[in-house]
Amino acid sequence: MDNRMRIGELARRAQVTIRTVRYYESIGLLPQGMREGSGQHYYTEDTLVRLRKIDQLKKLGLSLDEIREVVDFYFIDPSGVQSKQKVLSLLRQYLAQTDQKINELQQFSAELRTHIDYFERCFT
Amino acid sequence: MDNRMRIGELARRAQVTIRTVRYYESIGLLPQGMREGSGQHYYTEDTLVRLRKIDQLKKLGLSLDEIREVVDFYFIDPSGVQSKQKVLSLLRQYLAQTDQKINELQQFSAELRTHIDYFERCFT
DNA sequence: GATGAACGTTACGTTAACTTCATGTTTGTG
DNA sequence: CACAAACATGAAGTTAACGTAACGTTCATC
Repeated sequence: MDNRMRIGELARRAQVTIRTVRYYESIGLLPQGMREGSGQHYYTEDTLVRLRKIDQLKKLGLSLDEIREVVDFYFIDPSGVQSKQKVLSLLRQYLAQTDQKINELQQFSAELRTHIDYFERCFT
Repeated sequence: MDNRMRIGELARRAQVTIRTVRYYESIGLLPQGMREGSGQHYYTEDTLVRLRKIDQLKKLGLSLDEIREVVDFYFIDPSGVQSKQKVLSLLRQYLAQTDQKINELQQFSAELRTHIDYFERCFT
């Protein structure tokens, strides 16, 4: 596989802008691409996977700060972590929040259905 | 019931700041409280209910613009609306978006559970 | 070896949803 | 009536998450 990907290809394949990639690098959410002499950065498939994951989490409504807290769990090896209890409690916290939000959204969905029914009934 | 509520009480009972109430009034999301002579605004329970609904929808991730589009449906009579087809398609669009988001969140929830399982298994 | 597309860096601009500040008016309680 | 708490209004500041502009460098291909 070709592991010499520049920022343009990385951005295009992840469906984000170049500016976004650089912004994520600047805040440490994405690792800097290796610079090979000339000044240009080169990226790997791993970075692409991570970038896509970040984008996915963002669409769920997580802020970049929140994403920073959880995205590593997709890529790190748990056996190397010292404070597993802390990580676990963080994960459980996010799980509770997520499930709570699912419930609220389901209620909103039901309300929308009610409104739709009301309006549909007006056509009879 | 006492229907002479001023902005402080309204804000406090809806768990938002006074500034937020005024901001919502300024962008037309909340009706202006009636001014009784002196310049101060007085609000009703209806406004409080509306304000709470706005806050609830905001927590679901809707923007104030989006809230403006749907919040009226909680309080108006459908039979009085002229462009019912338009409203219906709008509501169906929000329903689809919401259900989509529920699905994605459920997937995220499952992923979180997987990670938690991983970490828990490390303690054995 | 020229030349256009892609890249790098710095800095200012933008939008949403407010907050903070400044300053003046109204209310209500002792 | 004094006086603090609550209210009104306007303008400027804030944060997140980038977008846009300006300007110089590098890559690749003809």
